[in-house]
This record gives sequence, C-alpha cells and structure tokens, in this order.
Amino acid sequence: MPELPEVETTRRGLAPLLTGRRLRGATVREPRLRYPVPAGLGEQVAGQAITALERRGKYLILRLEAGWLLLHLGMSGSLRLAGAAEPAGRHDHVDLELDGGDRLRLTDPRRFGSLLPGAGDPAEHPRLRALGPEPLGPAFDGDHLYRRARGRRLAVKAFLMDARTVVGVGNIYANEALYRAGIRPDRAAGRISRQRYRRLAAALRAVLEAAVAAGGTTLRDFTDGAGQPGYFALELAVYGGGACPSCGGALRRLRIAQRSTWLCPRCQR
DNA sequence: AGTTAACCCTGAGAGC
DNA sequence: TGCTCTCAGGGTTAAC
Repeated sequence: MPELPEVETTRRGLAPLLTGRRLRGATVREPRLRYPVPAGLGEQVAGQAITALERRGKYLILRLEAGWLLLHLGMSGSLRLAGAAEPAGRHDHVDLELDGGDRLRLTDPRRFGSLLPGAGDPAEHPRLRALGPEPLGPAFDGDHLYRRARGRRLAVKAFLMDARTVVGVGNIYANEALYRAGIRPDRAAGRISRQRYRRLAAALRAVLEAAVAAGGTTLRDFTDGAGQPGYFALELAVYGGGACPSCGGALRRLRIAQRSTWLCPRCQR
C-alpha cells in the first residue's frame, strides 16, 4: 500500500540509478492495469534519455527528453531495477529496457497501478490537475485544512484521504496522524476547530517525515528501488490494532468509507 | 453539491 | 488437504 513515504522512498532509491540512462524500449507483458498500457510504448520511449524521476502525491513522473511517463503503484505495485538475466515473474507486467541491458521493472499483483505516457506539462494531466497541495510543501497547513472543511459533514479521515484536500495520505498515515493529533477519525470534518486542524497538519507532516526517514512502511510487500523493505511499521502507533501506546487501553476498529480505521477511544476526541 | 457505494484485482489467512 | 469466504485498499465513476 504505497502512500507518500513509500513512493518517495522508491523515487529516492531509483532517481540516481536512472537519471542520464537511455531507454532502448519496453516489454509489456500485461497491459491491463488501472488504465491500459499503450501498445506502442516501446517505440515511443526508445532512444530517449531519462532526465529525472519526480513525485507528485503518490504518482511518479519519469521525465524523458521528449515527454514523460506517469506511474502509479496502486495498492500492490513496486518498481525496481532488474538485471538483464533476471527472469520475469508472474506479476512483472512492464519492463523499461535501459541502455546497459538492465530493466526498470514494474511489478503489481493486484494491477491497480498505472503507467501513462504524456507530453507537455504533467501538472495539466487529468490525473494530476485537481490534486491538492503536497503535505510536506509550503502550501499545506492547518489553515488550509480548516478552510477546505467548512460545511463538510464527511468523516475527517475520509476528508484527509481525499487527494483534493491534500495528496499522498492513504489509510495507514491517516490513522496515524489522527491518533497523534488526538482527533477521532469519525468526527465530521466541518466540526473541528482551526486550532485542532493546525495540530493535525503538524502531526501529518511529522509522521510522513519520520516514515520517509525510515524508508517507508512494509506491511506485506512494499520494497524500495533496491528490493529492500521499509522499517516504519515498527513505529506505527494505531494501525493494525493492539494497545494504545499512550494510555494502554484497547484500540478499537471502525469502518470509515470502506476502510479499516483504528483509534483509541480514550485519547481521541 | 456533497456523500456514499461499487468497482477493478490477487493473495493471504481463517474456518470448515 | 482443499475448498470457500473474507479482507486488504487507491482512485475513479455512478448513484443517491
């Protein structure tokens, strides 16, 4: 379940290995991802050098000399460099072939990920156009959350996980940020004070920064660009249940917007 | 217009 | 052992 820290970990691991390399082509073994991978991908990218690997929310943007590839890892996706002789597994759907013979390999058992080519300004792409601010960037703070929440009756957790509110926040980090801020996840977004939103914004920023520093959270299958797991799972306070790290009471589970939600009923109000 | 549910997909784990 | 059932969930679209 790659959220912002896992995508950023992937980006940081791969960017220095990819920048400046030239693509020979692509092998598409399974084009049926979230959106169909275009048939002419190999011809489209062949001969182009990679100029950068960027991130916007949970999307990765692989910049080429002419145009770019927009990648999303969905729920179960991962990207890594595979050696020239490494055989492809059942879920290795796309290889981008590099000049040295090795490949940038997209693996995604559940196939919720995507790979979309484009040209021009990626920010204008329909998938990126309506996205909210980066939670680690200057445009995001408690006042932003407070303003956007005016009149909204949905649960604050669903509000926080909406990429139009702020990008990069999935189920794990929404649970953690709300716990750290002492806010009940099922409270209506419009009924939270500006002061408490400031606390929530700070908690979200802190938990995301700590998770990036730990290389992301590996619950089952996340690995970085070198195939290594992340260690932030050790620091999760509420996700997955158990006892509250603060008061010792039993954590409770709710369902909000079809997602498992964990909270401490004593520490979160 | 805001909110909720369905949908895409496979693997893991539980229960029988 | 092997079957069936449930759950995991990001993001888009449809329906209420």
